[in-house]
Amino acid sequence: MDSTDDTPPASLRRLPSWLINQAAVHAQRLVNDRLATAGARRYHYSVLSALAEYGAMSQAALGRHCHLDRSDVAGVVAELTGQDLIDREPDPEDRRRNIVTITPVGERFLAELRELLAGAQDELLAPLGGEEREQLTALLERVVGHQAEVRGSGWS
Amino acid sequence: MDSTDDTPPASLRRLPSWLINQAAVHAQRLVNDRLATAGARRYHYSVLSALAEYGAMSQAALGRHCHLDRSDVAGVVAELTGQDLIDREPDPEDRRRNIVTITPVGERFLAELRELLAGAQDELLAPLGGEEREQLTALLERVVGHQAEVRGSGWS
DNA sequence: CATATCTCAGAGAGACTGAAATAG
DNA sequence: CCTATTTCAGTCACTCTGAGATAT
Repeated sequence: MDSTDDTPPASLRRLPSWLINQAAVHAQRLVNDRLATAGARRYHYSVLSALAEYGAMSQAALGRHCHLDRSDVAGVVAELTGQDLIDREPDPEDRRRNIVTITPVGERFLAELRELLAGAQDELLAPLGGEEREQLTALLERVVGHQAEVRGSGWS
Repeated sequence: MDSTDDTPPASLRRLPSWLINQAAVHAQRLVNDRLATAGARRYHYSVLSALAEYGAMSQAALGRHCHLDRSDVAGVVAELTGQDLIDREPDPEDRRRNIVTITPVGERFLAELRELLAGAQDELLAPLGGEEREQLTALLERVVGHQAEVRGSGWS
């Protein structure tokens, strides 16, 4: 009895939300495993890359750009500050805010994370060719962009 | 200052694993909100639809088909049994096993869940046309199928 | 003795909520 | 007075691990 048939029923195999979720499970495992080798998690990469790309900003702005909750940003910023990967200073022009800046060490760390992530993408998308990866990315970009628009303030 | 620009940085916006994850966040919210109106969760749908499609099977087989952990199957099966949506009986031929069967009530409940899910897919994929939805589904099916093959016993 | 199944207890990260303190 | 930001405490579903009991 080779009862190791794990074919999902068509009701799941053809259900977009199920497929997206399964893909996310695998994606997160691959990404987390690699980031863990550098002592990082996904939120850390999000925050560092937003700072590198847009420059200094408040925690609230970070949350909006990365689709992170205010309270999770506070935690990640505290962790990254403790490793000197970012700086956090009160905004002189609006003292409610913390202005967060990436440090040179943070930039180098980010470059390291980028390489780890590139490997994960490649393993995740192994069965797809270059053009198919582009297609998938473009389709998901539209889905995510639409949802962000519908609930919250719209990414273009 | 309309500081409500929440455009994600390109390092996220073009990262497949991030897009997949964001899509999953939205997908789960839409699906969970709808399933909750029927008092169900995603695992409940997975188990019921596998039983409807393949007929009675053990909990271990359910887990393999639905990509659910053995211990989560135990919990869901207990919940569904309590609502008379499934039956659970010891297997006379292998007394380690529970043979799980969907009841007529379960079948009707499943039909209800299917309609709720169809609405969620439609809302999730709103920006895509019919052919694009097919493309996305096909691409994800290959990604998920490949990952299942690589780790675990392969769905063809 | 090794393997498979079921069950429970719990860990761990991720997404999110509520409330308080502070500032505009 | 109302809104925005930061922070903390805590919730919740989901994924997964370990261990024990039972059976093959």
